[in-house]
Amino acid sequence: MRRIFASSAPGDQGDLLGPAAGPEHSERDRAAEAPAKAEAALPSPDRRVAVLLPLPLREAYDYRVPDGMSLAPGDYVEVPLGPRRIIGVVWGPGAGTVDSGRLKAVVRRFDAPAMTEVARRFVEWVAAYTMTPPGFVLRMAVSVPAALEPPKAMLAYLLKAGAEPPPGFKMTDARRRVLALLQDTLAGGPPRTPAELAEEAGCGVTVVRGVAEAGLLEPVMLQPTRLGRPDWSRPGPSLSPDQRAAADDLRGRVESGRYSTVLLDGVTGSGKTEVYYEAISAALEQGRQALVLLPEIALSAQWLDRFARRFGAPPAEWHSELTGAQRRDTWRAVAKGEVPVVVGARSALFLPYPDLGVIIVDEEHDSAYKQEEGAIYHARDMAVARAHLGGLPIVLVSATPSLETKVNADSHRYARIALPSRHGGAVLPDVELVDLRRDRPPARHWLAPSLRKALTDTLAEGEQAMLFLNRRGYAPLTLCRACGHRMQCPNCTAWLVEHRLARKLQCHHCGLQQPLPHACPECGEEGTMAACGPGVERIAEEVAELFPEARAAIMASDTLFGPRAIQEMVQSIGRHELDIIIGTQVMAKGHHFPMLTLVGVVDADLGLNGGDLRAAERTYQLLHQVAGRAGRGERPGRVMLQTFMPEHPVMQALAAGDRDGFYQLEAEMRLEAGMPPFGRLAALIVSGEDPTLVERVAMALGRAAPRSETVHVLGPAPAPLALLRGRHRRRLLLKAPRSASVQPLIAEWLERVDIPPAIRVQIDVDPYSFL
DNA sequence: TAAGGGATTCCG
DNA sequence: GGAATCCCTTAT
Repeated sequence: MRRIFASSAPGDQGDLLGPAAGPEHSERDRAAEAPAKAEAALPSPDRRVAVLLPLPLREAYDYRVPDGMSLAPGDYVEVPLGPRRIIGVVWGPGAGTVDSGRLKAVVRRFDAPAMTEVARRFVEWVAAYTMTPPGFVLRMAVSVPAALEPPKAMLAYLLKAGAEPPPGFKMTDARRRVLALLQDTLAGGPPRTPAELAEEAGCGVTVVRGVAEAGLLEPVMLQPTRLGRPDWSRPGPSLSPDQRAAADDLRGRVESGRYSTVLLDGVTGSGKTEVYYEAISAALEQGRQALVLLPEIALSAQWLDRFARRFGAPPAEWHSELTGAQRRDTWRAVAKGEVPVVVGARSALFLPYPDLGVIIVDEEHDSAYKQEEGAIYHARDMAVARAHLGGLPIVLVSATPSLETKVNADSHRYARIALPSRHGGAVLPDVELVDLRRDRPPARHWLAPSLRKALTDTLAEGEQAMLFLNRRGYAPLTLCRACGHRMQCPNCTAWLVEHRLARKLQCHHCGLQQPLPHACPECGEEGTMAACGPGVERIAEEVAELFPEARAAIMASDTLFGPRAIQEMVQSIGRHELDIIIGTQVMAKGHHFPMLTLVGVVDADLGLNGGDLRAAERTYQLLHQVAGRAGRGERPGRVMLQTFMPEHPVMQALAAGDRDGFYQLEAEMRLEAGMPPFGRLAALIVSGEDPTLVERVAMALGRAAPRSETVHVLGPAPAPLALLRGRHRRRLLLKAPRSASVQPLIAEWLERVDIPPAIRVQIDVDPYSFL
């Protein structure tokens, strides 16, 4: 029933970063450092250990250690739980709260490097900070149980010396080729796997099998090995004086082997990546590992190629697209210390690094770092905590830092390294505002005359243009012209989005799909359903109408499947096989197109509505990044933002190129309102299928809320998506001073309210999005 | 009265 | 998280 596990609440996000307030550790944790001795002292029948299981349990469970087994904290073990067996991690000496008679014995210890103490403390720290059960956090760290089993040896073949084909063996061409390929193995050449042989010989694996069954080959079992290690002695590219100074600073931090957080602050094209490569290189020279976090979507082939060019070998990747086998191999290789560099999405934080030497968080402002489901955490903040626990430097990289990070850098809690200019002399694009109130597109069209003219000019110059609209599909809303009925998702508070190419209406929140209705489901009139507003598909339609000769394509997450498709599209743009690209956020990230000189933002106001705390900040960051796509080559770029509010500070700052002015204004407004990063927020999301029960529990929480001079609770209010995947949601928002520790407050608060099992209360410490 | 199934409990 | 059990409903 209780969902609270905040045994040791850490300091607040800002303060954990200073040396003063590291995360606290429980007594048990400290005891865990030397449990082997403690256990040895215990009489043999009572040898027990606490094993943390990757389940949302309240605490670690005790198990008996069988005779002859020796266990230390961090060991991965298999234990019985009820009727099944699961994998857990030895967390310390047994707590002794359960009778010896009820204890079950540990089944076995896995022959894998133990989870390090830092990793265990990190699990506890994240659990306490986010108020999730430690086991739930552990689940992220043991996400690949199969990796603990010893790797399967691979079958490979050598040529068997002196073997004669048996009677009846037909020596076909394919068989001859296989045997010829293996000739070198008689002289010490490497054994080849069936798949490799088939590939090289241009035949099927059945041919190889046939030759092997004839007794002509000598089977050997190969242990899979890692190939390619970065050659960090290879010199990097020549750096500008600014870059050199920045790189030397980072190198010094890595070599010091102490915790520090640095903001690496520089505009698009200033060469930030080359600079942080030097930090990676320094960690590798010390024989330690490096972790680079990227927003999932930015983990592109382009990034990986660039890394491989610099270091001579690709890094290990960690993201949601990996197959089970890749996941298993990577996890295992990381645990064994065979992987010097990991590049991954937020979950890469929980890989079993034996000795991490530096963490880089690229695009640190990106909201994709906020995990919104399961354990709710912000990977950037957790990465800082990880660096602090492990005593290593962390580099936060951005052209448009989050306000949190900016303020921390301004107050010298973080160090700052600024890279002022565009490396290689490329010029920043010129940003113009298109006032849609005056410069109006024709009815049912979305490109203003001035933008149309710019497109025409760009195409005439033989250059490329990009139109950005962060909205997938054809139209965000479909309504009936006869009765006004709007097509809404039955499970979510959201309109159904028309996808004309797929001939479907889709809910972007729960994935519901239905065919486009011919008649209005409300009034039954036929042919009255009308598309309202634009999505990228509709902009593509307008482009086709205006420039029938131009080669145009849509680039959105649902039109490109997987990194490969994105890579192909990116290459195709690079080869100038396209003139106009119409894209959503997927194309805003990191790609570099030398011939792209015009960027048109169809609806710059899109993110500003909805009363989100970070709406202005996020819009600024996104549009800044989009603008950075223009003119990165020799040619100057031009950016046009279509807006109904050109006077808005975000638009003014973008047009004037006044980044710091925008941050200052935004910071003043937050300070005034006591909002993050100057105050702290935590959200309780109450959800359930029964709206009246949800409301009742939310009201009860509201009545029991902690209130004081400095702590306020707002709500309950309908959560921004009041209905999501069939669950009704209400939200309470706790607002406290920056110095307050909100976890104990929330823990006590929830103790006072009885929460029925049909209701879920999610805690979001430092909520990011309000949607 | 047994079979279903939804909620609840417990796992060491 | 998931299996087992508890308890209520309903069909026979």
